[in-house]
Amino acid sequence: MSVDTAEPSEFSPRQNAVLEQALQLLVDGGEKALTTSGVARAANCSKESLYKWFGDRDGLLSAMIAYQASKVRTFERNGERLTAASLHDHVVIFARDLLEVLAGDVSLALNRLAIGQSNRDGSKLGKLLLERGRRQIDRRAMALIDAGKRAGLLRFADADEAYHTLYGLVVSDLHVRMLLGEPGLKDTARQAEKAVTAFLRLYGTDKVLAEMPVLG
Amino acid sequence: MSVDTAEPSEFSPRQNAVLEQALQLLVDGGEKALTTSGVARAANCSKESLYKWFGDRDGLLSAMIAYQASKVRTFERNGERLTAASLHDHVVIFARDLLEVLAGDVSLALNRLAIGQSNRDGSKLGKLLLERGRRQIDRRAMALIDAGKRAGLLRFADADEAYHTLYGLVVSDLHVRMLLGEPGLKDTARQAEKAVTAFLRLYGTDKVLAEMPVLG
DNA sequence: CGCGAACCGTACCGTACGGTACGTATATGG
DNA sequence: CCATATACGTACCGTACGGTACGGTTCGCG
Repeated sequence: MSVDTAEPSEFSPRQNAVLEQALQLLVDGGEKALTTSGVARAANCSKESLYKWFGDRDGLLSAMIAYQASKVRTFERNGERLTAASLHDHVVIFARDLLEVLAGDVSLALNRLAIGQSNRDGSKLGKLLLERGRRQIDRRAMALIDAGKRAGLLRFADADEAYHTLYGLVVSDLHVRMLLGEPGLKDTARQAEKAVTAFLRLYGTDKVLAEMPVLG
Repeated sequence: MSVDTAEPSEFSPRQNAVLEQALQLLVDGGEKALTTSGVARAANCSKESLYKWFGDRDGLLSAMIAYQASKVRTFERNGERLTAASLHDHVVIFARDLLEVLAGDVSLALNRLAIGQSNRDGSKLGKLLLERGRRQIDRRAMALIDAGKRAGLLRFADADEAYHTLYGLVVSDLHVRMLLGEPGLKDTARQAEKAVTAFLRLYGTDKVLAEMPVLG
């Protein structure tokens, strides 16, 4: 189980403000622009404070990831009675949110940063990003999928596998393409709709399939 | 003197050997290890030659991508009469090959490199990687999908969309996870099989569906 | 043989980064 | 009013990188 779960105000307000400036700097200029001097200048703090608070540069990067993850909160919609139509809508909303998160400036910048550091020996940034950043959205999706199954609308043996399929259908290679800097990938709405249709065709029970168009 | 489109023996054998050493260096130590001095030392050449051949560091990186792409050759299997079983097998082989390529040391290292440089202004590396590295595998997949349609085994309106779906089903988030350095993602065979089953369930005609197990 | 081109090895330069040290200012508490 | 802690700004240090210059060596060719 996760030992690192305690995340109530991991940093002081002042430190959060500094991390915010650091993120802004990273988004604007990439990793090359994220120098300790630059962060100190942008945040009006001293380098000495940076090293006192975060240890070293890697500590600063980890803190940035933790801080950004702490800002993301996904609200669980519970207790609602699911129908075929509402399940479809909820999954579409999830798909759109997922693509929107992945396409966000800060998300892309942090993923690029972690990927760039990932062949460095034991950088832990990638692990941190996956654990902190993905946990929320994974939980939300799994809850939705489980609810669909309990409502007799979805049918699968392995929920993880079903979620993996949904993720692949929704994201495909869009994430990597965005990470590589390919422009003009903002038509996410249609992509999400198509993906959800395919997902429901694969995992929906007759109750769901009956309400879907016969052919794509 | 060649503009960057003509790719018959883009570099001399000596230059190819240097690029090979540079790739090895990148795979072993990441971008940080890929210094001009390091490449010169590993390849037993002079820095002056590096700058004469490739212009500057970015030119060297671009040349590495072009060189690696020139090594990948996908042989097209043509003229074969497709059946439901052989289509399934061919798609499975494609899926496995795709995952194997994406999981390759050099592929991961180059993708990490290009992604790390992609928020730098106009780095072109990402574009280059997508155009050079993906074109071959895209063509192979599209040919296979088209052949399946012509044989009355697949049914779709938009071949690009069908391919995108296949790609997403096969790769899901595996590529990004590998790029982030997550270990133990080598169980590609089962993943490929499941993905192809889902793909054929979505796009297969009755001829194909008749030969598939009733439920997953 | 002689000549020029290509190339290797090394030394060199300017710059910029990560990290440390120091002097000063502000605030809090007795 | 003083003492202590915290933090700001700046200056500083060692290192390492990208890029250039130069002398020596090999190789192809007339």
